Amino acid sequence: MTTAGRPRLTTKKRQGETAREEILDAAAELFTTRGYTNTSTRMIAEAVGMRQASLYHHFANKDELLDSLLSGTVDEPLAVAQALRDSDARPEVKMYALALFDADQLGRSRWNLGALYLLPELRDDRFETFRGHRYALMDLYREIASSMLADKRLTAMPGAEDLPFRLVETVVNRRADIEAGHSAPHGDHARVIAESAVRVLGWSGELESVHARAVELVDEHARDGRILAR
Amino acid sequence: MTTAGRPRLTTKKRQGETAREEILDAAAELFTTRGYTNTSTRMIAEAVGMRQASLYHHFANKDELLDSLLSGTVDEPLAVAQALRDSDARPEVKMYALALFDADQLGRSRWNLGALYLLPELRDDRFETFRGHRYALMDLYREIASSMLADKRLTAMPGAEDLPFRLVETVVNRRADIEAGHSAPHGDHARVIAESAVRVLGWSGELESVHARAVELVDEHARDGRILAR
DNA sequence: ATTATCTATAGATCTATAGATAATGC
DNA sequence: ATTATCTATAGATCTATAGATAATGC
Repeated sequence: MTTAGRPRLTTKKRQGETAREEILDAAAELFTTRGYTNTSTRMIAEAVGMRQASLYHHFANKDELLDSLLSGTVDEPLAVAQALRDSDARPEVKMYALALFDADQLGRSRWNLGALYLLPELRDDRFETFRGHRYALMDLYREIASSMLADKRLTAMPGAEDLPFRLVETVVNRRADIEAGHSAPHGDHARVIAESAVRVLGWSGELESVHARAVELVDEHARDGRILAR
Repeated sequence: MTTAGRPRLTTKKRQGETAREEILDAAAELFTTRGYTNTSTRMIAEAVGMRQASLYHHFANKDELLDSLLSGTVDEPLAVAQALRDSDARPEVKMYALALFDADQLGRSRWNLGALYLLPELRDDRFETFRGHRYALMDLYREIASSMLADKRLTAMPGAEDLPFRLVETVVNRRADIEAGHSAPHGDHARVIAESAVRVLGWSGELESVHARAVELVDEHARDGRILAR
């Protein structure tokens, strides 16, 4: 059983249900291994098993490819962050849960797309969609961090509200160095990050029960988030 | 008073004592604002006020430009880290001092070159020099972190030795977001990072005296380092 | 009729080299 | 003689569009 349209010359080379997904998968691999500007549309097409011009049936241009990929990495954590903010959990549990979910996701995704977050090219208006979503996520991290710091028993330096988000994004750097063979992987890195995220805000209480409660919350909201995203 | 060689058509546009420095300064600006592959040698030459082909009198190719710039960002912290390791200060002071110096430098350098550390292009052998230096710095962070953790009163999670280096590199991300207008600058961010670097390793003692002692050490060794670098 | 592919190509780059030229330095 | 620039260009790209073709769907 085939589908409409002229058949490809090559047999399928990529995972993905639709042509769009095959293309995104190939582009993600090439962008993360060779760089964005350094990857030509011809290389992407070749990795998919189609002709260069055929890509343009699915994407208006190369930028749209990158914008789709990057937006895809932020949408799920963003949904989870909103759900967590609106939940009635304790602030340190929310913070821990968000960091845990996000760090885990950044560490396990098929390609390390986070390594492209700092590309100067992204400043361009064409990537407005992605930037907007990432900044929304950043603001939610800040909001949850601030709600923790409202508890005056926590003594964090002014400026510390920024750190949890930054700490989570270090998963990307670490992963890049692991892939380059210069850091060792470690079973539960997301947990290290989540613990640090609350510690840098001055939390000095125990972490066992925070962890347990956060895992419950994440399971719950990640499910909702995933339903939203599909 | 002029120098040897045919004169340029344009008058000087760039800061720098030598043509080499002028070129590096222009390249740094363009690489950090437009991206590496997306910046042509023609644009660099234009920003310097010379013809495209003239660049090749000073650099063998475009990669050498990037390698020089990136190596330049690591050499000084590397010298400081070695001096600190070999000093007889207490481990938490060494860690704090290194993070303080490095974070400060990353935050104040003329261009945010650290934003290019994750470029996939850097995996190539051509950038071996830079990669080697950055990994040497990373290993020194780990070594100093481990010497702190040798004190059994500190209770950090396994895997935490990696965090100080990662935390310091977040200065780069933060600075990129500030330049994009989406984070507010903050007077003493390097200090926030240094404090966090020892906190994530489980240090729960006071920080005033650690800070004071670290500042002394940095002043001392940064001076030596700078002499080495020039 | 609609869809997804194909072939062909215009037009715009871009890097690096060859060789000429205009200064200073000896 | 040496140095730092210049002009000119070869050869290799690269993105996006125009228009043809080969399927399915109705």
